[in-house]
Amino acid sequence: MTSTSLLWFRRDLRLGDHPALAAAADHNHRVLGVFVADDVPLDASGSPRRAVLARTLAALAQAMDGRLLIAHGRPRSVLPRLARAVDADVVHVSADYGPYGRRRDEQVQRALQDAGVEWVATGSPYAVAPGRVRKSNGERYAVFTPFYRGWTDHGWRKPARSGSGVDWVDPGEVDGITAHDPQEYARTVPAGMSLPEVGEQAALDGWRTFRDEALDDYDGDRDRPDRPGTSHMSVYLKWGSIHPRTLLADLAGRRSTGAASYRRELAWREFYADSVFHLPESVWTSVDPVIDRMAWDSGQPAEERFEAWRAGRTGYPFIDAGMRQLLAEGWMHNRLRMATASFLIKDLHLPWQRGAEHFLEHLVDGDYASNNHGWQWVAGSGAQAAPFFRIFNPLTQGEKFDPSGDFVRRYIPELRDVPGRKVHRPWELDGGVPAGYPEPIVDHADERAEALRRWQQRG
DNA sequence: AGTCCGTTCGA
DNA sequence: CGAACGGAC
Repeated sequence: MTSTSLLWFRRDLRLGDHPALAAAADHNHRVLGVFVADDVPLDASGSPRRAVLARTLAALAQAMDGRLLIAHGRPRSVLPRLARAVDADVVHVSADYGPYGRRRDEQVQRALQDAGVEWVATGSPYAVAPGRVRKSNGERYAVFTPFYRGWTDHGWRKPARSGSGVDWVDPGEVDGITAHDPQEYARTVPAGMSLPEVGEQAALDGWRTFRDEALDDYDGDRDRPDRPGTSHMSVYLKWGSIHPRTLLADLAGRRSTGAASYRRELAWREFYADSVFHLPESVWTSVDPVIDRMAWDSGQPAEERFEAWRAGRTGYPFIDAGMRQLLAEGWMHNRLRMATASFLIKDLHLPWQRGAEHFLEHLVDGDYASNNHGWQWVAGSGAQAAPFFRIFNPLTQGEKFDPSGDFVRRYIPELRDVPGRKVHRPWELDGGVPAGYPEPIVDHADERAEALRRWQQRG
């Protein structure tokens, strides 16, 4: 009997002649796909992001009846050789533009055509391919608003008919797939985690629900993590389950402010991808190096604060709820992404890359361009970022955007019995901070002043 | 896509 | 005396 395999490799392995391929054949394993992970940290286990990617790709591989080679983030010159090694005649490559080379799609396509291999690309699709929107003199747009104008003027094709590509299958049907990576990373999900459904149908269902029930209120509700005000399309856009042109076409006939705001958010995603296309190094290095001249914390106490931040144990309920949402769902509301990022950078004085790395590790929608440039926006090191001195107050943010405290109580069981907005200030409760929940690890007013001091004294 | 502080304005 | 506003960081 033939069983199926989804093989996982580290990027430093030579795949073409890897013994796992031969072993799979020896054991009558049909190779569904080969996934080469190098756009996520490799040492973390139980990453929900990789789990969602794995399910998405497994569903795709299943739909392609095993004729599929999935090589994500791999140097493209080896793809034809890989395709022959696993007897695949269709190759799936991610179409996003990471730091591994611009214009690679064209090179890949040519190489695969030469090898007689059919090529399909899904993953991180854009209405306008990164690099295409240019000023009249051919230079890139470095500022969002002019980019937005140029992007709109550029225009884009109509979306492909839904279902015209790959028919996605229920991920439940591919449960028999086993991972051969010794660490089984990406296949293991922490118990109790709830991950989004994968595939095109789930994306379309989610979109229609958002469009019909929340889009008109998007302007007002998008900043409210206690309400279902956002689309949750990021994971489907990231992994190519839905195309932004599908969403844009649906928005085109709508005049509401919500529709306009949402279109603008899609444009931000394309702007950041365009930025990475032109400046691949900006994924991990500050666009404006002024931030690098500041003093940042390191050493044991700093590592302990970093760990408290990651675990959602800073003592600031709004921050902790966001960080725990990330751990529980592999997703965090955008308002919390900004607030928790500000806290790491400006209250804990740690470099933005530390936080970006943690987010990429856990976010099911984790994307180099959007995530890392989002971090640079908060840090004040982006091309068009918020100024460094724009510092979020973790308490004010909570009381303003989660006024009833419902969001905090949803993610912090220690505070579940504290009613109303008082939940944002557990240290002021009669009887003190509830058992099991930490005191604030830093004083925000002190650390805000400290951050501004370091900003003033930068070299 | 922020916060803080000092000042002014109106109840 | 609190809301509103402007400038500074």
